[in-house]
Amino acid sequence: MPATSSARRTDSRPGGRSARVRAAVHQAVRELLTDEAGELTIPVVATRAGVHATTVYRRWGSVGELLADVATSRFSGDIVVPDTGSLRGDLERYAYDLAKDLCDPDTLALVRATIGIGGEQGAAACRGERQRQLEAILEREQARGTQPPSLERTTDAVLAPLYYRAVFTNDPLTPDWTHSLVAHLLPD
Amino acid sequence: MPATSSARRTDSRPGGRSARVRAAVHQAVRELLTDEAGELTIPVVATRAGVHATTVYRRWGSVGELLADVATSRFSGDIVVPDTGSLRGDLERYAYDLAKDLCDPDTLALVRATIGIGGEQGAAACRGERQRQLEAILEREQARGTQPPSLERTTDAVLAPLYYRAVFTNDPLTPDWTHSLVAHLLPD
DNA sequence: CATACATCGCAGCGATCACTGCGTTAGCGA
DNA sequence: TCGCTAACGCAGTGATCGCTGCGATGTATG
Repeated sequence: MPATSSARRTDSRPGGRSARVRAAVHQAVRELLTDEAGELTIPVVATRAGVHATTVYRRWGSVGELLADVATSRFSGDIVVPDTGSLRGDLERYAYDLAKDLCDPDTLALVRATIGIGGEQGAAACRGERQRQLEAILEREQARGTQPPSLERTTDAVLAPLYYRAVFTNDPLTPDWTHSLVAHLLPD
Repeated sequence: MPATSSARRTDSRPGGRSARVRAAVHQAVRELLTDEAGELTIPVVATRAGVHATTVYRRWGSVGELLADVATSRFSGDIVVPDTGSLRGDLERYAYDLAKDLCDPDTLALVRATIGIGGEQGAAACRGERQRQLEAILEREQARGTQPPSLERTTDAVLAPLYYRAVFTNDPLTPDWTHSLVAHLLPD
């Protein structure tokens, strides 16, 4: 059989068997997290994903590692670093995007569960690329010739309130509020 | 003295049998949380506490409710609202105390686990009285005749960074850093 | 086309979990 | 002091979990 237009189904590429199983398991985890009633155990996840629990046990080992994997793939590369031309514009856009992301109950449940089970490592997976994205924004401002606030200060003023309000409270993350965070960081 | 026949709480005083069991179970939960290896399940907690699992099942029902109870009693009334005479002094003292509290690995593990399992309700238990204490500090300043920052603003500037850094990062909560949080909130 | 390898499904195993009647004990009120 | 009631200990049950050989299936390579 000529392999011309025939689909190249390598297992490690999107569409392969292993990738399909991984995607199904990830989606099952996210669904069970939103349900809140589900116990989020390996057999339950496997059944929901349509695969056998054996597969999940062998590929991930424990619920903690599975959650960390889901969180990592969830919080990696889905927020593009904005470039609006000014630091204020970049931060406002960044804060707005992050707020919209954290508002999703699905995402929020994933963050909480990952922190609770994964501990230190899970928390790191939840921060994901946020810190690096913030750093990139500040470095870009520095390249423009202006001295931006430090990464620590920006984290305290923007990132921390967003995560705190989302994870610990019920208050909505409104655009006005995210705007005010940047306004307090950058007076003028 | 109310003459209610059914509302007689025989065992609610400190030192009673019920109180001893409660204290033992709470301590077992905290110990197992620090171990991190423990599975934090009802039978394990009960064995560690020296009581029977039946008792734990009947009094708390689930690990989530048990954790919420531990968190509530842990985060209630152990930080006295300071009164240094000035808003700045009050906030600095408050931030320092809270940072010292959140630095404890035991407390941190409790916060993470409670959030992860208890969800919205667990998160509320972890905030505990912090928000009200902050509100009390601000109200006292208002009684002094000065207009303090809003509760929302103070939460974003002080409370949120403290919780975020403790829960999501490995960075230490140094006194200098907590001091800088208040300094940024209250310029002059 | 044939071989080699990785991944998955299947059945089943000890262990533990969540939960439930029933008898016993501890502590308050009279 | 004595009775009453809530709380606890005990033993046991069905269900589920975590995990492990073994065979089947699909995927890449020569």
